[in-house]
Amino acid sequence: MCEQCDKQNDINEMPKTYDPSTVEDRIYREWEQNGYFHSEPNPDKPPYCIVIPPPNVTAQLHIGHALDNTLQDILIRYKRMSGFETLWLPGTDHASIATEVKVVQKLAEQGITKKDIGHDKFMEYAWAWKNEYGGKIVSQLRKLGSSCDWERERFTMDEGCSRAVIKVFVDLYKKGLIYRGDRIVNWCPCCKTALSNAEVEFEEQPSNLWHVRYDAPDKSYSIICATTRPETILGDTGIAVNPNDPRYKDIVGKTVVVPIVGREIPIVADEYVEMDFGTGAVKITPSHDPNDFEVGLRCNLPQMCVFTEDGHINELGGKYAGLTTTECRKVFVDDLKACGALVKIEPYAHNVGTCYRCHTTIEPMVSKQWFVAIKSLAEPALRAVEDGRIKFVPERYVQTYYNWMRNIRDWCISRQLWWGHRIPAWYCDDCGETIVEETAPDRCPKCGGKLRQDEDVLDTWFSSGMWPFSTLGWPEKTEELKYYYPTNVLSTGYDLIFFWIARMIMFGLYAMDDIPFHTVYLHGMVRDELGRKMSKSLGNGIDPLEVIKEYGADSLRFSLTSGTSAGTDLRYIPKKVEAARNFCNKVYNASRFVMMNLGEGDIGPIDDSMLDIADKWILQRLNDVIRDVTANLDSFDLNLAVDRIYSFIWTEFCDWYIEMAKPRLYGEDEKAKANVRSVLVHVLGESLKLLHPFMPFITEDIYTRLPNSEKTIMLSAWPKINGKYSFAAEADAMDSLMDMVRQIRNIRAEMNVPPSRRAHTFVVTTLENESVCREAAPYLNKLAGASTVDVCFSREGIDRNAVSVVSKIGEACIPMNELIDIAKELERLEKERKRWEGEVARANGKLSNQGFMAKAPEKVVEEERAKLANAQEMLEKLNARIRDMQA
RNA sequence: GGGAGCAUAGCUCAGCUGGGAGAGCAUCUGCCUUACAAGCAGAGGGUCACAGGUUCGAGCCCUGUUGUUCCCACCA
Repeated sequence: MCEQCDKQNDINEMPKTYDPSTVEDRIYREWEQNGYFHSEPNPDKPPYCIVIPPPNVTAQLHIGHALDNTLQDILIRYKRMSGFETLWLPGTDHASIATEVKVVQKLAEQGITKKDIGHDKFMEYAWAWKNEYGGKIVSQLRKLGSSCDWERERFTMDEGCSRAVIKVFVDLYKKGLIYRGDRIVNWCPCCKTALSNAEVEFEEQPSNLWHVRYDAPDKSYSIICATTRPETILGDTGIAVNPNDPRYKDIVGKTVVVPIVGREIPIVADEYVEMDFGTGAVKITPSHDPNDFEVGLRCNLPQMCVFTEDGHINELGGKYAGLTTTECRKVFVDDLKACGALVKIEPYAHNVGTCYRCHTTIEPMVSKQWFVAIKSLAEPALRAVEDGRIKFVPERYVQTYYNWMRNIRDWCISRQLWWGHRIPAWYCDDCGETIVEETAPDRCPKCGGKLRQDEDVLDTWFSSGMWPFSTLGWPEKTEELKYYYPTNVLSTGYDLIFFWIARMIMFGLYAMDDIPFHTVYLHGMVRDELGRKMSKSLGNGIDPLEVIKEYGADSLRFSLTSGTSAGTDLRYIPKKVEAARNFCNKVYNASRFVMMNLGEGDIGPIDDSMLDIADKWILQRLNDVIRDVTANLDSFDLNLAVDRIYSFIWTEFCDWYIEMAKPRLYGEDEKAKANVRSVLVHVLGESLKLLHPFMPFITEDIYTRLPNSEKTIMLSAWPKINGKYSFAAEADAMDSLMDMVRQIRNIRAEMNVPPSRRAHTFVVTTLENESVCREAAPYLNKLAGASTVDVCFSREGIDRNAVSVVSKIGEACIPMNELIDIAKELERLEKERKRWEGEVARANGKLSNQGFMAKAPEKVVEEERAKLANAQEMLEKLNARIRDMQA
């Protein structure tokens, strides 16, 4: 151990397995303390900004947060390394209703109600809650490795954000885009507040259609209506039929009597009623059904609210007053039955709206609420996506967005809650004046009377809709706003398109006159191993912190990004985390190997004149992987990027290059040794950089220990393709050599030749490929069990019954007649021949197809010709070999 | 009632604008080869849901069918 820091510098002390728990917290602390996450407007660099979807202050980090923040951190780290002035702006959401529900619950446990303690005391409790839990989620985000600029952390109810909220409200009001009125709203009897349409979740529940007869006052006629909510009969103020319905022509305009209640109500005609559904007659309860509300307005039916705000029947319900709506339904149906008005009960599945926070059945009710007249905000927001200023990844989600935006209805923004932004409206009790201002007025400007502020708060999504600019300082004209706005990417789950994304686009365009972000990057929901949603009731939730504790944040991040594509749901599979952990270990051990072989002196730059075929191959492949990973990140194909760097490191670097480096590392040639060290360090370093956005901790841990590295990988430059290392021909030859190695291994395995048994190997080649084959000799030795390698130009003198494999650069012959079964070898060669015959036939088929020759691009035809030539050559060699053996 | 997605190896899933089917896990066979057994080497395993169509060429594009998931919607 180093005495200054707790790093382990002595290779021999490095344990054989990687233990993330010993490095992650330390590294994160160093990053944060050194200010690496901090960003300032910088005219010398292009900006790159992402605002975090602020987690609720009530939240515990769940696996969805882990996914969301991993994806953002990948983008942020990539861009930071690519030379952008990168800001990831963090914060939390006060989550008005969600938090209030929790605080109320907690108080209830102590036997306290909101009413008992009153508004101000309740707010104290709520702030205490916020301070306790708001800090928790933020520290959990750190565990993930999120490189947020914590110096800029914000909260939706902090002073600046609140100012933005109030300003937008007042501004919209003065432009007539916010109004107050009696409308039918979704009422949650449990939370005792109105909700917006977006906050109602529908679930199909088995229920009944109750067919109820309404008689004429003199019983001369009657009409039957079906209802799914018989208790609302108490509030019926009319019966509607279709104006064109001949069945009811004669009684439109007449009245019927509401059973039990005894009230006389009119029969009206309205186009809303479908003639062929049910009986073609609908009971109208304007106060408790959105459609009935509209019908009531059109037909001048009075409103009659019969429910209390906590889901009971009110005094207008007569003898039913005081019952809950559910109790009332039962009793009322019994009474209907008793008096003979109940004609029929028919089982019926029907969609019931429930509160998205407490899942209580929503009661539509008329009440006085604040609304945003949404159309004029929605139109520009629609256009911004239609004309491509804002892009969705994956693109198909624009359909969802369009559909919602085009059918959008006025947004109910007032909530009968205490925790949130208080509505900046004051009422004068003397003259009835309403004043909407940013700062509280002292007295009524009209009559000088006393004012009282509206008691309601705003929908929590009203404030989160301003997040991209309220956090950057708006309404002040800050440098930050000028520099970072519009932000670049907004990443979140597809479930937030309506709640949040749509609102941010509308408010951004309204307040800033510009889009809030260029790209919406959407991900899916994380499900459990069986594909079920994670939920408390199922108990199938995964605690990311537990996973991090056991496997490390890097493993969790990798498992969430690999093999999943944007916008689609993914399953959390424990085995995948294990695989990711194994990869960490692989990376760690590859690095341990490199460091064990650094030798005494300094590691110098690569001497290009000394590169051998393996070096050139890996440097070419490094260029390839840099090109691919960069392109994948640019197109948001993070899964492709991470899988690409994974296979480069594991397969190409570890399985092949490191093995090929060994002969030189363990050899006598000091110059060659020094150079292969330089290549190893270079390729490893660049690989770590490519991997860093995905696995920040292990890459930092290793990178900073490499010779000549910078102080941190997270501020190092993103790898660039090096034009010097363009070695197509050598890479080709290397592939051929690798093919030869694989074939020899295959034979040895099939014939059960023990690895310890080395074999004399002849490589029969051409003058043209001679030097490549000579270079290949040590590799055949190391990788293919060769004892000695002779390069020659003919098979003369080699045992006729030698096993042989053919590859592009030559034919490897291994005399092991005493080991092998000749018949078996012939069988194997036959199999090979068949394969190549098939290939020749396939290529020939294409090339003799006139359509193909005429229409396929020249490049494809060329490739096909090359394949054919190669296949023919292989076939020839194989045929010769088989003839030889049979002779 | 509208809209969208998915159907590829035993399992979980990749597969960019159409050009010889991939990964991880699992299975089988050898290996403790001085970075790694959380490893190495090798192997087996797929009518790319079904039926048509377009094309020189289709897992990919078009039409339809079946199964499945999700979103939206006021049918009492």
